[in-house]
Amino acid sequence: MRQEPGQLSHPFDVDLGQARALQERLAGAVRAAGDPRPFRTIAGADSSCGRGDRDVFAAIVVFSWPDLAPVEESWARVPVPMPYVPGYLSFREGPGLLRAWEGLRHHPDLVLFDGQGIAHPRRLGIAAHMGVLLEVPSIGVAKSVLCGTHAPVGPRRGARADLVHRGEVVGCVLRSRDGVRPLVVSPGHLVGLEAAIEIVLDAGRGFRLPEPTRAADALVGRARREGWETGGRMMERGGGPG
DNA sequence: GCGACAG
DNA sequence: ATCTTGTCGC
Repeated sequence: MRQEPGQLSHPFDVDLGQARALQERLAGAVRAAGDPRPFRTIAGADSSCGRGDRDVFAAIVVFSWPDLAPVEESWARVPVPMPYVPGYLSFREGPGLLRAWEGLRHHPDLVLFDGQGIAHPRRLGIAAHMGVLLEVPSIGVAKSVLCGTHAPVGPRRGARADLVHRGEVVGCVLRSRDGVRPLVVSPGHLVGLEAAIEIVLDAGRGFRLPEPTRAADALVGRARREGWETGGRMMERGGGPG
């Protein structure tokens, strides 16, 4: 986590003790309530890094809403800040995501992050952290639980169970498609749990993960495999011939 | 002290 | 997350 010469200083460049203190402080700024709808664009954000890799790749893909047509995508390649430590994911993935965010021509109205929102030991998972930092409504969409417990979830799409941690409902475990393993959805910044759940379900197109998340995952994977440098592009305008 | 533990 | 072949199912 030591800052390298020439590397831009950012609020993630701290040791674990400072990181924890920062989380406890920033958690107080999170507003896990409200409904951003109606909004015009929604984005998926993800990052990728192989074991032993020197760089971590991040990507953000913006879609129009509610038609989910791709609008713009941005990716970044930055040095790995620190190893993965449960509870401190944003300090590993944040720098790259911040860089990708800065590369966007137009910032989205809402972002889906791959990880927890407030369903975190200190209520500051990556979605909540980035939401506050970027001042954008955000939702955490994780593939597994970090903390908290829940009742069994029904087998059909839409079935859900509250995720409870230390007596607080911090999110929910949501079956996004029939039969698939449930997603863990929790509010990030400026979005309440109910709105978060409805948005995640509406952002799906037949797969377990929401489309923006799948697109970001696909992009970051390609960027890493092909060794792309930081960049971005606008997508084709809708309409086409006719 | 022991087990759990987003990506 | 990543490493990995085949394989079961729609």
